[in-house]
Amino acid sequence: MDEENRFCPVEAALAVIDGKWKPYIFRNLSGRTMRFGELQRDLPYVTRKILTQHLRELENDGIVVRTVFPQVPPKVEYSLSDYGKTFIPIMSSLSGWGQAHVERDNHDRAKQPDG
Amino acid sequence: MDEENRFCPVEAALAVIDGKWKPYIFRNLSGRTMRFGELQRDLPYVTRKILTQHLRELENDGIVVRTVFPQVPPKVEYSLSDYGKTFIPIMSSLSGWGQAHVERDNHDRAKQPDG
DNA sequence: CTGTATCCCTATAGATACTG
DNA sequence: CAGTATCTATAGGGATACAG
Repeated sequence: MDEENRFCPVEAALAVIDGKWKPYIFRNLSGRTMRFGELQRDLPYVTRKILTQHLRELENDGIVVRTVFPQVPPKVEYSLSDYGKTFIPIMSSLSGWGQAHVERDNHDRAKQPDG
Repeated sequence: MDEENRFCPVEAALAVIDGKWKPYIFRNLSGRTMRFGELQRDLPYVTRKILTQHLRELENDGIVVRTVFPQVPPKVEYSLSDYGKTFIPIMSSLSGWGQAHVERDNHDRAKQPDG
C-alpha cells in the first residue's frame, strides 16, 4: 500500500500471518508454550533463520510473547499473548473454510480430470 | 508445501486471497457485478496484467464468475459466485480484527514513540 | 541451545508496448 | 474494451557457516 486512504483492514489482519510458516507457528503455540527447539522439531522444514524471523515479527505484532531464561545453555520460550489468542477464532474460520475448499477442489477434479 | 501430510487448511484458505490486490477485488465484487474497466477505475494502482491475472486465479478457485459478452467492443463482467460469497464472512472477520489491530497499533505507538 | 551473517534463488508484481 | 507479451525490479525465503 502506498496511500493510506486505500488502506484495508483485511490486509492488516493478513499481514499478521503473512509469512510462509506463521500459520503453523501460530497453530503450535495455540496449544501451549514452546521452546525454540521444540518449534524447530515440529516444523522441520523451517530453517532457524526463518523461524527466528517469523517469531520476531509475531512478537512485534503483539501476537507472541518471548521469554528468555538467562542461563547456559540458553532457554527461550514462546507463547501466544492474550492478544494473540484473539486471533484464534480467525484461524479457526480460515481452517474451516479451507478444509471445505480442499474437499470441494478434490471433488471437482474427480469429476473433471482435465481441470 | 512439499509434503501433503503437512498440508494446512488455513493455507488453502489464505491461498485464495493470496495476491496483492485480491482482497480489494473481492471487496469490490462483494457489492455487485462489475466490468473489467470498472474494476480498473476502482483500483487505479493495479495494472491490467495483474488485475487479469488475479481475476483468473479467483475464477480458477471458483470464487469469481467471468461472463464474456461476444460483441465489439468486448464486454466482460465479473461477479462473486455463490461459492465465493461463502468467503464473505471470513473477510468480514478479518476486517474486524484488522481494524482493531490497526487501532491498537496506533495506540501503542502513541504511548511509545520509539517503539 | 538459540540464535546471526552471507549469499543465492525464485515468485510476484510493475512498466511498457502490442492486439483482436 | 479487455486483454497478452516481454522485460525488469525486489522482497521473501532457503543453504550454509559462524557465534555467544
